[in-house]
Amino acid sequence: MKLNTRSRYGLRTMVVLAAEYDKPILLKDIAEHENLSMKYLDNIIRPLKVAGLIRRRKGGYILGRHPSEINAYEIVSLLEGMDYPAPCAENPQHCKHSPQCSTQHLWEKLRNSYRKILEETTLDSLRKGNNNVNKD
Amino acid sequence: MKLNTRSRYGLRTMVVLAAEYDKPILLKDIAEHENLSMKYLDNIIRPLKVAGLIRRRKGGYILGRHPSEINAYEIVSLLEGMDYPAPCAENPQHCKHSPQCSTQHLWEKLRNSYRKILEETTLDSLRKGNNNVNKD
DNA sequence: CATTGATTCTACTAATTCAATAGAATAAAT
DNA sequence: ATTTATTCTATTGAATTAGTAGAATCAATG
Repeated sequence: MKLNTRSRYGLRTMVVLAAEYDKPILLKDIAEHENLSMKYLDNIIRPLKVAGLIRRRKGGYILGRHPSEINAYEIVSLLEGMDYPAPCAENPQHCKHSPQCSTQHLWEKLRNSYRKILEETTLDSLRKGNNNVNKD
Repeated sequence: MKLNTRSRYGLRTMVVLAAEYDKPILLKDIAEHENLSMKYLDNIIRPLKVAGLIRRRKGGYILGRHPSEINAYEIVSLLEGMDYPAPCAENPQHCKHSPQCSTQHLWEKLRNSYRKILEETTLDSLRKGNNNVNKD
């Protein structure tokens, strides 16, 4: 059930932007803050930009919406390859075993809870739960 | 959040064994039933055997315990490489970013719910939820 | 406007993980 | 004793993920 590093960095990046909502932040500064190369950060944030979750302003970036209006699921689902436990949970037709195999219901349950938790988590709540976002 | 195919086949295999508890079933038959090679099945079930979840009898295999006493988490955790959303959720020391980064709590929540759902799911409940395990 | 520094884009490459098989050795049942 | 299924150690092949290269573009500032 591991999430890929893109999701993890992507989420953290969004929290950085949420920390100072409306103040444009340079990618360069985020890269430095998160210890990753500009190149890598670039390809992490591109989907976020295309989806409008972030946008450019004054040479830097700001969130596309208020931190309380952006949830973790939006971010993770853009960055994660497959966000279903099994191919047949995404597309039931895919299941070669049977019209409704014994485990399919379980995959749906896992998927729903995963999605619900991420949806309930806003950037705002992440930021507040954090005890050192303002360290610098 | 995709589970690997080993987990998925492993779980299905266990359901097959649960379907006729106490009646030894040949690996060969399971392999055929699930459409996988003996070789591959072999390396899927080995950890299950080592852990005592299944055992040999009369040339075939039976469950090590009653189907109501074996849950999906036991199986999946043996077959899945990493069952935490992020390395730092498994080992907080691993986190280079900060003693307690903003997302760590979220990983824990995901992990707990994932684990809880799997633990609550017994082979028995999987078998009952299934509407065609007795098709052959 | 020219220069500078940051960002964007299209490709690639490297690394890791995952899926599946090979083949010889062993065991179990007739 | 032979046959058939299983076990083991080790590989190979495939796919996915992580991360980089380098040229093109943009946007601010002097």
